[in-house]
Amino acid sequence: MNPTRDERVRAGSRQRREQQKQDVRQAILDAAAALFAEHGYQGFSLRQVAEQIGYSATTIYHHFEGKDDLLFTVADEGFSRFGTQLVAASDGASEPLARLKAIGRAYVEFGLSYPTYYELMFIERADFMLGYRVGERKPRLGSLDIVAQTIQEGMDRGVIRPGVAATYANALWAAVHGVVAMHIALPVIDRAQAEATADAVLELVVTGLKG
Amino acid sequence: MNPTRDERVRAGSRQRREQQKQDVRQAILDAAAALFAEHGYQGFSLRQVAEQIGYSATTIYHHFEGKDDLLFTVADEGFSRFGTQLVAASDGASEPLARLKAIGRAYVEFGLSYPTYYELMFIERADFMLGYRVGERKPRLGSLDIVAQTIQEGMDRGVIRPGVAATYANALWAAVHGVVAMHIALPVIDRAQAEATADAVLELVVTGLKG
DNA sequence: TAAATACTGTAACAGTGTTAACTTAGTTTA
DNA sequence: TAAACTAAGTTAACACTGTTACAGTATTTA
Repeated sequence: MNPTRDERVRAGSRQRREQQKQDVRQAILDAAAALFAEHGYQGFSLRQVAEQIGYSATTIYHHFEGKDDLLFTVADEGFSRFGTQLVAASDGASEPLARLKAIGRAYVEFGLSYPTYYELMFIERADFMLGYRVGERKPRLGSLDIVAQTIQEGMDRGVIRPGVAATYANALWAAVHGVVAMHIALPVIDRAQAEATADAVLELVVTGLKG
Repeated sequence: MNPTRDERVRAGSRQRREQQKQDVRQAILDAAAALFAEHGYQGFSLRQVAEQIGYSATTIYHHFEGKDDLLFTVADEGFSRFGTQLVAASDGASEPLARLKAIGRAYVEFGLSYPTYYELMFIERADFMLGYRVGERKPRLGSLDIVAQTIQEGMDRGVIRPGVAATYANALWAAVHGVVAMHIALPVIDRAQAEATADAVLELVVTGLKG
């Protein structure tokens, strides 16, 4: 049975309304990302977001469960970009040690380029890495598994000293995270200095991995 | 001229009042440190401190300039303990590479033992490292200079590869900071795992420093 | 004794996240 | 077509936060 004219009108109307809702949701997200980048985690508030887009604060609660949900959605966008950049860097190098260095550099590059995203994703709300709802446990960091895999591969090939691949992966992660975290927390450590530190720590760790 | 009886009484009274004032100040500090350790940076509030010691919130402002001043004073106590532990570890080893490892271990040990202090001093309010008043610049981390000095010493002796000592020092700092920061931000990474990661990253960096 | 000083409390302001209750518009159903 | 329902928005309010202005009270000083 073909749809009647009434049905078509109603379908179109419903679709239009749904679109409007998505538009508002997207406006909230855009404003949130912009304001977050401007004011950082501490200075971010829902009322500012509402004001920015010309709605009352409570409207946000019709599109998100609350502040955490909104922030998590913003962070998820960051995790997506993050993963893309890391995978691209990984694909650019085939030899294990070179690949580890490339991933490490991409990691730091992301942190220095999007410091507020990094602050949200890995410092203030590192719990978001494990997902929003407490039981979720859907890992948002599959990109970091590449590190452990690459290290294991290097061990199998004999170019990386024997050991626990996961522990070495955590060590590498901690090293690059430390560089970015210090740069974000201490304005004294500017980008050039952070990059020099990153190069040094990557060189040292990778050299150490050789044995 | 000997003090009259009146003068002696007044002097005693003044001293007693001064003592009482210091007592209140100390009570504020103790309560602040305890509540901070319990609730962390985000959940810490002046009104809780006031309630804890049975004073109104405004009283705190007669003993400290505000929340920042109070937090900084708490942090300063942390910096003091931190410096003591690091110096002790440094004195326990004479050979440069062994000393670097000992300092690194002591650094992580401090972070894992006093996570809320660490959170305040190096994560949430890393600006306190440079002092409270903006122009101050009195470095609160002379203990970290030991690292650069030790590395320079190792280079002079030829047991550490040539390079910029300060950059290598920052790299080592970033590595241990990263371990502690991840442990504090991610409850998933428990103490044992953090210690294993710290051992690994120190081993790798120190091996890398050999050349 | 009178004036000055120091410490404390109450009340208030501006801001936060969040919830309840209400309006208004559009959709669905009887 | 009329009634019921749903969705998105509003305003008002609650319980917090850091901070400041002002008043009171006790003690010290002149």
